[in-house]
Amino acid sequence: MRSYHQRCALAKALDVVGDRWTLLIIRELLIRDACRYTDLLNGLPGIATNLLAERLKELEAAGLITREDEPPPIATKVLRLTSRGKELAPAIAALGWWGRPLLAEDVDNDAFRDHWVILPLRQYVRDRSPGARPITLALRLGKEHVTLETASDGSVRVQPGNPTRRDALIDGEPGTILALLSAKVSLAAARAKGVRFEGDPKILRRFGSKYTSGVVHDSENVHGRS
Amino acid sequence: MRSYHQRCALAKALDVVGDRWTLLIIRELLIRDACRYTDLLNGLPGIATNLLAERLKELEAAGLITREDEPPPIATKVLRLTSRGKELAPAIAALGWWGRPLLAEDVDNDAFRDHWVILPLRQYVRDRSPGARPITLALRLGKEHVTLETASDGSVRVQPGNPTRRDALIDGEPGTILALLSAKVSLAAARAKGVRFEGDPKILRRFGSKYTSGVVHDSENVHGRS
DNA sequence: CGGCATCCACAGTGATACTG
DNA sequence: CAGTATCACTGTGGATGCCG
Repeated sequence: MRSYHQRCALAKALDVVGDRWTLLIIRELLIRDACRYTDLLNGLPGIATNLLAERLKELEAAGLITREDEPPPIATKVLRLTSRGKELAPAIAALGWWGRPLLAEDVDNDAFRDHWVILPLRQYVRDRSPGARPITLALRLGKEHVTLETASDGSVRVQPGNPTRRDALIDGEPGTILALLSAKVSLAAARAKGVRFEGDPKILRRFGSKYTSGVVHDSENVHGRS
Repeated sequence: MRSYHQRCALAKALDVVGDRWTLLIIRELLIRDACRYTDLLNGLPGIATNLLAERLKELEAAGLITREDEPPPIATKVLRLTSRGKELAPAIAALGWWGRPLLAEDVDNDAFRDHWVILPLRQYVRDRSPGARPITLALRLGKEHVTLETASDGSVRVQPGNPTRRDALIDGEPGTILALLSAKVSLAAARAKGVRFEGDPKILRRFGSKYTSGVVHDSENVHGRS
């Protein structure tokens, strides 16, 4: 991208990440941490492959990503965000938060990838009993496996992949799982929308949204075991 | 801009504000609140006038800005952010914060407008004695006049324009004033860099950065009256 | 297959000139 | 003052080709 040539922090940031596709590439890398070129192509429906190659070069030159050969088991180069790249997380979170009301538009024509839900999960879901025993939750969204772990400070780690040990399993559509874990919807309602739940439903009481009171679990838990 | 057609809040946000120049236009409107077309042209060095016209149409259609005729004294149409548009402030702040380390680059070739400093002022400067008597500070940056008012909650209102009543006046270069008000630099050091200060230097103790301890005022205040 | 490079039609951009 | 018109140029998206 051409520089704006303005002595302004916002303009300087946009000089680096203001190009088309750039922030979406960062989004993918924030979700996955380690990525192959093809993973990015899959996660960015609509991007032209030459454009992805070009952007990756620019991002590497700007110090936001690294591409490294991995030890023998892995044949391909792996792309990662540098710490400087990861520092974009708050900005991406803020933009995504602003964009939430727009999600209703164009629902049917839009492409969707199950792992995209990891970003809002990280952002909204909190542990409502930080002191209690740590919990590991396995999510299954289509073919995507996601691990959710409570930390001691009330935050919740959300990463792609399957956990070795789990306290419960939720299987269903991304939107419904997000609603369930941010306590916008009861387990009964989620089940009505096709969610499968394995484990003790009480575990769900641990989770709520950072932004709403989220009392649905408690009042409707009686229906949970149906 | 072409839509990304992805069911993702970030992609949806970028569908609206991801175009070149768009976020910088929002920046200008966040700083000034009410703007004429020409004010924007002046505040966005490098933009082509047809591009600005086109972006403004898009932003109006997206519900981020309004353009209205004003009552008789004002002959021209005035552009304002809608509440939805103002909600971009946190995202712009986050991006600007990320971009700060890049400000060192290209210092001499970059265009600069004095009022741009209002955004970082709003973001970093805080009132360290929220309980104390409210303070109004007048800033003069080149030809730009800025008013700074402490609120009761420790925040500081920063707006363009000259206050009717003021407790003190600071006149100097934007960067130096920003450093002074975020307590990165003592009054003596600021004066050495050409800052003119009228009023009781003790007032400066009220101000510090949200992100650093900022103890410069206290330890060096003895030199302030030189 | 993963990771690009090349080519091309076209949409977006920037500089300037012009208009009500 | 607030744009529109024009036009050369650059960036983008899609297809396809190449190479280990």
